Amino acid sequence: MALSRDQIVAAAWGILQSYGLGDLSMRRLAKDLGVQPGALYWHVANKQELLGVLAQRMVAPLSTEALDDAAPPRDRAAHLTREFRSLILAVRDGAEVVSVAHSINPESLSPVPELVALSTESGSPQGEAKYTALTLVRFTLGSVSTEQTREAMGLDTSSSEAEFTAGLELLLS
Amino acid sequence: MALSRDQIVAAAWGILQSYGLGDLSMRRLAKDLGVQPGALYWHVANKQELLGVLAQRMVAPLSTEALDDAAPPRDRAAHLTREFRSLILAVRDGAEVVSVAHSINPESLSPVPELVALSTESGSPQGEAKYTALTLVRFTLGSVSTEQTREAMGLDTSSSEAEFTAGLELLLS
DNA sequence: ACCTGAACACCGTTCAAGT
DNA sequence: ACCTGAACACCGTTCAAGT
Repeated sequence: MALSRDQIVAAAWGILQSYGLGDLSMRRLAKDLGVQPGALYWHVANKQELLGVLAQRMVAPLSTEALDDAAPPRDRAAHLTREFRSLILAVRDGAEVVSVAHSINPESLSPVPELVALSTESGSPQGEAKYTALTLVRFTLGSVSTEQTREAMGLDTSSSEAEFTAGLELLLS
Repeated sequence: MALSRDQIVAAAWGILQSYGLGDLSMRRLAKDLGVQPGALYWHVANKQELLGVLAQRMVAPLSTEALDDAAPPRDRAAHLTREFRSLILAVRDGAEVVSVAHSINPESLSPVPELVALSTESGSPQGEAKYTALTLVRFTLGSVSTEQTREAMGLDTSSSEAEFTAGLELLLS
């Protein structure tokens, strides 16, 4: 049967998970799918578009996350940010991939809209809520980027979680 | 005369400044210096080492920055972080280059040690000072990364400065 | 000591031509 | 409509051999 966009995305996801961004080339992807490299470009505009889809897939679980909870908004914001960290941390080079997607679409990529809603709910004025959300996301991306870079180099990452927790506390106090 | 390490670093710096990380290849570097690509590897272990040197050069002005000032520590920390942002913002893809260097050496790359000193001076306990410094640096790297990614794509960056200032305020309040 | 020549094992993307 | 074949213009790194 014919190659499909979904098939390409699934194969790309698999390579990213198992081998990282360095191994996710269009040529490697084509080889895994048993087609010529050029065939991919019938279904996908370019590599960047493909990475954008992978980024969206990574944060997808967040949009349905605990938005109708009973806990205080501050705690729900903390929880959502922790969940965001977990999701990108679970994928090799996840921070790098999501970072580009966030840069292209800062306001609409999860968990920014959800965090804006929570900050507004807890009494922040319009503008401040947006800034708080962006700061939380950019700090988290910076933290995970460091952690995954160190992981890939075989360096110690035992203090990463404590550093993240401290930063989160600082930002939500 | 013979090729030198300094000559290589200077040429690499020039390419990074003018054309960005995408154009900074070992082959392009060799062509600009009028040598074969392999010649570079007599003076430099690999590309990563070279990028590390460039990162250090970017933040070098910070180590002598306003450490004996009369202003309150909080203001000096804010000023130092702003200066850090300016330095990496001034170099194409500066955030990406410095991010790796920070990940390899989080505690010793400027402005982390200076920020730790300032936080301690203003009354923070040992551990907290380190966390504050790391959070400031990682947020800044995340912010500039977004800004430079958008710049490279021709997207609007007019809100970047306000977003950075708001985050800084949030972290140092 | 320092560099060339040449290779190895790769990249992303395009596009005429085939089916 | 969808894919192949083949090319274009590149990568980082190694290493025998030359000077």
